[in-house]
Amino acid sequence: MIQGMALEHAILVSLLEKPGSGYELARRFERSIGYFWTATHQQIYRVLKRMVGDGWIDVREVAQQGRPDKKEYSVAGPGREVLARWLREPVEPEALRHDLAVKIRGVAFGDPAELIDEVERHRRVHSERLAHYLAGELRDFTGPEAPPALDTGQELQHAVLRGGIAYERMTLAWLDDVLATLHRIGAS
Amino acid sequence: MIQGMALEHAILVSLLEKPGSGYELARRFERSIGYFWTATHQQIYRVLKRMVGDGWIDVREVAQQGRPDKKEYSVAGPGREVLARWLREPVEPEALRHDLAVKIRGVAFGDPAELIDEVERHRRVHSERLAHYLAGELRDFTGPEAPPALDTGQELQHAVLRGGIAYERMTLAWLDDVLATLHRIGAS
DNA sequence: CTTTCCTATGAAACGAGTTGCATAGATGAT
DNA sequence: ATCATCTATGCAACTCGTTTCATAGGAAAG
Repeated sequence: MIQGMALEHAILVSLLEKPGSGYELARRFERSIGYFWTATHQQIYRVLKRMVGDGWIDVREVAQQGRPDKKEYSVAGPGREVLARWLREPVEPEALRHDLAVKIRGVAFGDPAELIDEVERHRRVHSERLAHYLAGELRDFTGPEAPPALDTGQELQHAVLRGGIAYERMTLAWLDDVLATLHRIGAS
Repeated sequence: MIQGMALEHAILVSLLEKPGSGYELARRFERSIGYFWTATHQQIYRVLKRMVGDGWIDVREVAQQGRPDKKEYSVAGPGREVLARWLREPVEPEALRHDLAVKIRGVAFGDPAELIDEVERHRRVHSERLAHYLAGELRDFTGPEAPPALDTGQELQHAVLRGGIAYERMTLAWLDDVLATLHRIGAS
């Protein structure tokens, strides 16, 4: 097989960058890592349990003050090996999954005007994502608060973030193109 | 719920554009529709069966010469209604799923040089997809063989295709950016 | 003290997608 | 005849992801 189980690998990368609890991982998946991979806490807890069972990661109970105890996970030797092996294997180039594209084609059998609100809603979401990414870039990589010299991990994180920024800009331009097309059709 | 079951809707759109068999649908999902939604024949046959059971589509046996008989599916009244209702509902803005992005971040714990081949492989795949999309655009929309005036459905299909083209161009530029970053790191 | 919110964890059921296997009609090549 | 290939359909098992529900500690506000 050429791929599969990327969530495990994303968790391994995240725990190597910094050990943490399932709750903290879920938070990280809402931010940086989640730009390219989403996961709910239910999924994360389930996978963490399996990874501990397989010896990929270690757990340790951590008492906290002012909040409930947590379980902190960190990568064990076998986990490092699994990740290293996966990094050497090819992965399938990603495929797009656009509900909106299906809708756009389908609206030929409905009312084009009705789709305009929906496209504009998507435009707002992508606009917010872009602003969020740009703020993160300024904070972590290009702003005055950012470290003057980046290490390897930071360089790569920045490259990934630039991908997210390019994706959102491209998507915004395309949605504008779609809106112009819908208006042209509606006006005719 | 805000989404779910987009395959059914993609099939309804495709069958409205032109009735066809499960086999033909699988072929279409390798081309135009599949640019934004993939599906295997197993999945398609399973869903078609359910949709017939729910009265969304009709079947009719068609004898062919030179090849096995086929079942031709076409959209029934209830199917049209289901699609019309879905078109009026909001769908969740898509989320990215990039194994490669996970790998890029992970390679900070491995060998950056090893990732270069993989990124170049992805670059070739996206380059081929772009060429394929551009050929389709020329054939169906902008070339001398294309219809001089486009109807609503064709205008929208073209807008969706332009999205695919923009996505591939953006991805190629990003992969070049990643390669440059990997070389810079490897050289230091 | 009750409610609300945030932290923190997890089970169970369901739905969607993937992979492997199997069958069969028809054409064309060796 | 046999093999390879393309058309055409489908089942079964499995994995992955989503949704719903449930529990519980602690903080802050009323």
